[in-house]
Amino acid sequence: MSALPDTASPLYEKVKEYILTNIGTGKWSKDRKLPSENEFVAALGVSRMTVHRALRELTSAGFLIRLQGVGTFIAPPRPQSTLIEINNIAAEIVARGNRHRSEVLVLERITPTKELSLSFEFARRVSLYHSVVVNFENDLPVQLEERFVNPSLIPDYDKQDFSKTATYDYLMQKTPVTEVEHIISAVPADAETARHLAIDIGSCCLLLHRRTWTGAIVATISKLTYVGSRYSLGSRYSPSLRA
Amino acid sequence: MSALPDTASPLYEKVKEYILTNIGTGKWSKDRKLPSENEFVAALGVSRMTVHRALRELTSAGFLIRLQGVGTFIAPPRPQSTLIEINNIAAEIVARGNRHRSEVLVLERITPTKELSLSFEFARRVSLYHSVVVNFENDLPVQLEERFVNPSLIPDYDKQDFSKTATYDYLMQKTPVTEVEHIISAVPADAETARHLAIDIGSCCLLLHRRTWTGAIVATISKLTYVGSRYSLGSRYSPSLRA
DNA sequence: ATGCGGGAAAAGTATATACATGTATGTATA
DNA sequence: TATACATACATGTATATACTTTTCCCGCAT
Repeated sequence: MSALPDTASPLYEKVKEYILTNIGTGKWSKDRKLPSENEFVAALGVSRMTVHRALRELTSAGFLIRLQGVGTFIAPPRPQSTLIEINNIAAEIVARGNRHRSEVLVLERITPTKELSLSFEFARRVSLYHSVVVNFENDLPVQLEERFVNPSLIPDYDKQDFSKTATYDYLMQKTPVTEVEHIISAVPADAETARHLAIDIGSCCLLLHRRTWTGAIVATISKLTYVGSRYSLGSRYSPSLRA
Repeated sequence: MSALPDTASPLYEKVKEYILTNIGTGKWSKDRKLPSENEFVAALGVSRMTVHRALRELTSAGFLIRLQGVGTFIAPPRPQSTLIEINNIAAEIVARGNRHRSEVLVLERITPTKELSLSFEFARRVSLYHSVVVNFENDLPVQLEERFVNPSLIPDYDKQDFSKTATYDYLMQKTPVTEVEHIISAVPADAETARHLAIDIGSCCLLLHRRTWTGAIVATISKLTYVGSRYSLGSRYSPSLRA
């Protein structure tokens, strides 16, 4: 008798589906209040806790907004942002069925410049790991990757053979990333970059700056330069998948 | 007496914090089983439902993996991807405290080329809306935005005054986006682009291709060209915020 | 040794109940 | 009229309990 779908899923999932359907068909107008938890209980014949769970999950998925003491409302269409995904370049190349190879140009411990030390949010000048690696797709250089690493978080960074393990894989494995900052821009290649990537000086490159944090500590700062004519960043994703 | 933090947050949040802390400090080795729900109940003095909620939320946030009948495990470090956010350019410019202005160059209904029709996954050739807009930051052109819009989803696209309402805002408001595809690359400016953006032919530009879907239907296809020297895409975000 | 069966253990779901907390509203009082 | 208080109602949290579903493992019989 209840209006719930009769799929073979848990009750709270049916309630979620029921609510989403009624939002989608416009049965509940976008600016008025949804039924209260107790009204759902009466209408659907399930317990309040089950309704509550359904509503809570739809809220955390961004479909609803709930105000304690007031009621439940339909969330405004979508956040004004969309996302693109940045993948591990080695994995991407292999996924395309091509050969990946990398060449380590530099792997050393350095004393940072004042500016770099600032980017790491260091009070004192602490020494850092510094690596420069070129990534090849079918023996064609596609990316130059310069990275500075906080040795307090990744103490044995320089012990790795990065021509075998991808630096990205290694870092992701060693320390959990709690925050990421990205800046993407397009720049002409300077002399050194052009030499490493075997392109003309001034050709368009995609420049990706990345900082990662572990807790409150800056873990890595990277500068990834992609050859514009040979590489692009791509992704496809569903905004509402964050259930 | 319990080992839970004494912050002023709900119990299940304290349990989550407690678990995350113990994962972070390596108290629980990465490949062994975490305590069972009942063991948590005994150790922390809270009910099983509370423990269950904490564990469930940490699981949906990607920190844990749970197997019915087996146990709870620490999830492998992170998915091999990080995200960058692409915001509405008008909002971004205003957020920086600068003036935003846009100029509509083209707003028409066209019959698409065969290739474009294919990108829309159309069987027959259906006419499309086509718009070209230049966005200015403090009277300096920073982005050229060419867009094709499916009229079956947004029938009155051409009735808008896009020098007032941002196209992106308008689209987001009209139709829910269920899927997005992005491709970012770096290209030299061609003659026409250079003219519209007031830059030299061949200067570096950031090129962003975007397709959006509403359900199974392609809603929009956009080509956004940013002046490399004047604009970059940036974001900062917490991978674990998807709770 | 192999395979089968049953029990123990683990997570998953559902409910009833109680209390906590925040919000709006109406009524009585100054 | 305006303020204060009481009340009703909404969501939020916490617990006890019961049952389900899945997996693992051990012991027994073949």
